[in-house]
Amino acid sequence: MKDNSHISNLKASANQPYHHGNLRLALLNASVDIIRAQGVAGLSLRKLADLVGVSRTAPYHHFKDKDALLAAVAGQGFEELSGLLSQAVNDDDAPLNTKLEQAVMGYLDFATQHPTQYELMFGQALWQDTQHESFQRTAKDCFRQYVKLFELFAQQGLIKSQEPPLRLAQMTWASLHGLARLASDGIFANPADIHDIAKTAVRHLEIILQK
Amino acid sequence: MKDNSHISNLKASANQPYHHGNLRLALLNASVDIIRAQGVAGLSLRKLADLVGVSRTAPYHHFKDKDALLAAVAGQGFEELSGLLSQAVNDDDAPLNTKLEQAVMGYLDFATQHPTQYELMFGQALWQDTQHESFQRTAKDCFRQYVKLFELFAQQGLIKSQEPPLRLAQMTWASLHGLARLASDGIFANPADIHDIAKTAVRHLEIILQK
DNA sequence: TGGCTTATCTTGACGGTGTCTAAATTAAAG
DNA sequence: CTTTAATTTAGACACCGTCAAGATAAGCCA
Repeated sequence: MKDNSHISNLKASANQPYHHGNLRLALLNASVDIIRAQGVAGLSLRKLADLVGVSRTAPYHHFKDKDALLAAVAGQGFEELSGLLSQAVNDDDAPLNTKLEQAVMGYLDFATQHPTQYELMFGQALWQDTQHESFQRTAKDCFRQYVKLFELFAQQGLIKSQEPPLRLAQMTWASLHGLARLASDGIFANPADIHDIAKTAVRHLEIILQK
Repeated sequence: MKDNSHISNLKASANQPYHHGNLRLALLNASVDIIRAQGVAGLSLRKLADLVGVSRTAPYHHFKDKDALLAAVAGQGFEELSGLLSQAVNDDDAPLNTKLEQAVMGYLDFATQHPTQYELMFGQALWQDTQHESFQRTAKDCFRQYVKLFELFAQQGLIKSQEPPLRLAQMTWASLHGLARLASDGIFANPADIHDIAKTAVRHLEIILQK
């Protein structure tokens, strides 16, 4: 995600064709860039349209609402996060313990590298509103990647705890999410502390699994 | 918090004195009510001023910014939460285990009963900005109430773990916060599940302490 | 090819927002 | 009673999201 070239490029020439070509994607990409750089508050549809080189109301033919655009940005985030998780889970050479640690650390990295997008992804605005059903689906697909890990543990008989794998996944994801938020919201400011807390949390989790 | 009488009362008579009396407090109370009922997005300074029966720009003599007002609302939340926690911690008749459980459940209750305020209290907007130093202080005082619990455990020799009490408090608070957010943001929707997850999390914590 | 339909984009406008400046009003202090 | 400081007000500015009508281009069927 270091490539923000589409921001500056699209504004370049004044005589663009009437039809943009792939306006929806261009809007989405630019929105992701803006939100990561300046937060949700820094995104206005008018500035966005201007940046992409299109009129103020053009975006409304691709996104019903500002909220719909935000949901798309959040969805992009969940897809990226899903990729990170499945990469860790499907790393066939690694033992389960390191799969878990890789998933946890990858998750935390994403949250701390893109804090404003992470806040959007889990904010009330998109979860209370029943409008954004498709976004909620991709979010749940992301969570399923995480659950898969615990099912693998169970299959290999590595869980002695009575709790069903789903419950364990829910519990530990809540912990992970809490740490991610405290870190990305700037409440736990020290990165070394965060790393340390995560490591001991994983260690404690392994104790719980055996108990 | 069932008493929102100040909302409707203050608008009543048209011929109010030029000086309001305690405008700052009235603005704060009304803001808390609005945010709890409609979320941060539902609060506009103009509607707020109208509601309290005062001109559009009057609030600016009591709060530098809209952000400053939001910080005050968040601060009020932390004070209320502090009260809940210290009430649980200082319940002298209760054994430590039930103190912990009371604190955890009180915390979750607050988050689920006032989700929009909870979101404000922990949002990036107020934590990234160095402006709101006093708000961050009251937040940290709140956290200290929670740390106190683990220090009590340590004093009574009930912690066999190597981890220092502060670290344990940080870890478990992260977990608690994560669960609270998933619940209050509407991601974990089922209240029975949440209650259950919290209980098993506390049980697991007690295992960790002994280990 | 020509004409119809549909998708896409634009211009103009409306009501709402945060907040700045300058003036007015009142309470408090000397 | 006079001066001063604290409050409150009115007016204005630049933004914002989004609605309604119209202009433009592309796709499709004849």
